[in-house]
Amino acid sequence: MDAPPRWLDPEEKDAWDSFIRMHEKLIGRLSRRIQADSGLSASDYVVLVSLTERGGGRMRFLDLAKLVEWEKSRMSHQVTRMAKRGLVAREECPDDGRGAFIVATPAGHQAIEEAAPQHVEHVRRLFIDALTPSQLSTLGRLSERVLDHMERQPD
Amino acid sequence: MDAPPRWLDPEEKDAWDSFIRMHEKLIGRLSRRIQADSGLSASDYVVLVSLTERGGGRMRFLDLAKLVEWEKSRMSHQVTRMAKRGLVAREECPDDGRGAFIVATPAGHQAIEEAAPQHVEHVRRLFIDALTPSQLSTLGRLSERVLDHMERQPD
DNA sequence: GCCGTTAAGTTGATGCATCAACCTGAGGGA
DNA sequence: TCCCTCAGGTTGATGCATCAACTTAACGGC
Repeated sequence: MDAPPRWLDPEEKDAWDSFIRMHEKLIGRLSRRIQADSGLSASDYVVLVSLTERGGGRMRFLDLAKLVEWEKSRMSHQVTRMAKRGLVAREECPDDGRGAFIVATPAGHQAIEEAAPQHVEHVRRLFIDALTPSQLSTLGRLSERVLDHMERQPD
Repeated sequence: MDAPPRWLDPEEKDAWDSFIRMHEKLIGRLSRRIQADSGLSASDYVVLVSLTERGGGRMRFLDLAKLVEWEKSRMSHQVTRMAKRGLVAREECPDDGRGAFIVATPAGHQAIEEAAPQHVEHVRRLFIDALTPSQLSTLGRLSERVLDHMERQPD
């Protein structure tokens, strides 16, 4: 125990740093844009997209949470805030007394329909357009690879 | 105006989704580890590393903020919290009455010296080890490319 | 039918991120 | 010297993320 730490060598460190910096900058800019353009936070956006695209506007609470890979507590708080702003509503579930449906309200549908095209445009402009199709697919494959690797790692 | 949105085609969408999912998962796991291992938040870690590695443990407030590319307000809040926990201290600046130095306390030095090797180990285990050296350097280059592209884009 | 266990979801506390407004001291004319 | 502007930094409000503790209803065994 207490083996000497295997520090990153310069190439590794450069790659790691660029990767982190890039992602942070990209996400920062995208979420500020989406907020400024549409008044939705990045989290609002994720919830509304999932709800409308994959659930037709109505989904069981935990299904939604699993779909976006959030903890239930995070989703619960998020839904509370969104409900307060009229973007979604909670509905009782007839066949499970504990359960809840989350439903996108008309205002929610409208918000996401307005926000989505703009968001996609920014993703394209800031990210997709930076790379050739082949570079993009390489990046996608490398990401998959890291994902797979993480699945096999403890915690 | 209102040109039809250029939605992402399936390859683009897959690449984008993998990329986002990967990063989110990676960062989530790393920051939970660092927190559990050392009691430092990811932000604490960034501040302490920058302060000790690049400033010898003492740096002007705004230099620090610029170094890590944070807004001054974010840094100010962060420093306040860290000062409360004894990791850093504020010191007056003799030649600029408005200015402040941020200094890592002994506890701050110790905390980062303990946390850094573990953190690097996790970065290695979860990320670096997932890729061959050549894949890693490809990922680094693609990240640089996206970064450069973003620099040239408005906001 | 009762009971322990597990599933579904909420709640409160705390720390982090962002925005806008603010305060104070430095530097530079007129 | 006075005033204007700007740089350096703080503060308060609000929303988001995470953890732990809690409530309530469903399910399975007996």
